[in-house]
Amino acid sequence: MSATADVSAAWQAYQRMRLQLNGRISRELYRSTGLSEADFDILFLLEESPGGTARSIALRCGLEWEKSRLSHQLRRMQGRGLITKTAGAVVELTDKGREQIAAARACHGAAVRRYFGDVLTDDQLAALTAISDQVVARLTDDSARDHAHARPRAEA
Amino acid sequence: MSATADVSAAWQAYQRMRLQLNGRISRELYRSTGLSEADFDILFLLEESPGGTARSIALRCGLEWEKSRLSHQLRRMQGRGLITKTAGAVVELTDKGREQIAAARACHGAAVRRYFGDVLTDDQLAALTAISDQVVARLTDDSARDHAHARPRAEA
DNA sequence: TCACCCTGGTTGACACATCAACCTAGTTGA
DNA sequence: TCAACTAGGTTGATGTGTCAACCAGGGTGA
Repeated sequence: MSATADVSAAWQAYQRMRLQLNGRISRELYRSTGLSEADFDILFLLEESPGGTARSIALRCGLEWEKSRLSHQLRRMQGRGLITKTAGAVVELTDKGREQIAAARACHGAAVRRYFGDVLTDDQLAALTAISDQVVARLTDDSARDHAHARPRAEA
Repeated sequence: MSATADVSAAWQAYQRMRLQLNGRISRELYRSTGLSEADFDILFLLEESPGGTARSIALRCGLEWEKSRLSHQLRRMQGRGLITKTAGAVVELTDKGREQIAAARACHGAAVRRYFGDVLTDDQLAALTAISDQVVARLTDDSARDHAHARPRAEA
């Protein structure tokens, strides 16, 4: 049986896709709009929030980022005039930020469609969704187990 | 028709998997062995080369890295005693590097199996391989087209 | 011969990500 | 009441990745 070979081949193929697909999309995004993926993610969430404002903690939950990562990122984005920080750890989109995220949405969506959506059949899209959900579920399970291990009093 | 919704759902699910799976594996690798993914990739290739040596350009072709990225990475790894640089842009594995890659292979392989190989069926592995190959092929096609565009004399 | 260009490599500046240390406010519980 | 803990946030150090500029050597053609 070549079960190991299948896993290895799938892993290698997946790694290639992961590296190249993401590299391409983020490069196109950056060259078209000057925004990094991190910038895009933040602005995207902010634009969908009512009033273009959100608390830091809401962004962190939405993105599942390290807290220091968010802090550094927001500082840099404030320096570039994309957002402002108001009292109480509330972040607000600026007019400049609004402009840029609008352009970036179009660029990003087009790239995803071109290199991903248009290339795969409906069955493949469904299969990839299932694969991703299963893998994420496994990761989540293992995290829960580790967590329970580290804090045994939760089960006491 | 919900074609757009399918693409979007698949893309989001894939992004979740990509971020979480890679984060987990690289974190486990780092905590068990002190090696980053970049370290691992370099050492892996070097160990498979005859004599544990390879030219810089061979590593770059194998990894498809930016040339400056490789240069920085090799400088850091040399500083940590994992490799040495000899005359003529040839890189050589040190004893310390050999030890570490051996341990890292086991750790990395186990993580890939646990979070990826064991979670998916043979059909899913095959499907993911096909999906990845198709996406990579599209990226390659578009690169070739861009390249041809930028250098029209190649077709003259 | 010599100017030109291309390739492989290095370097510096900067953006990005993580870790650890720290600060501040609430909460909890003796 | 007050000490301890926790959570949200900031900061600094360090490793990582990209871009642009630069350098060296090897063709190539006028």
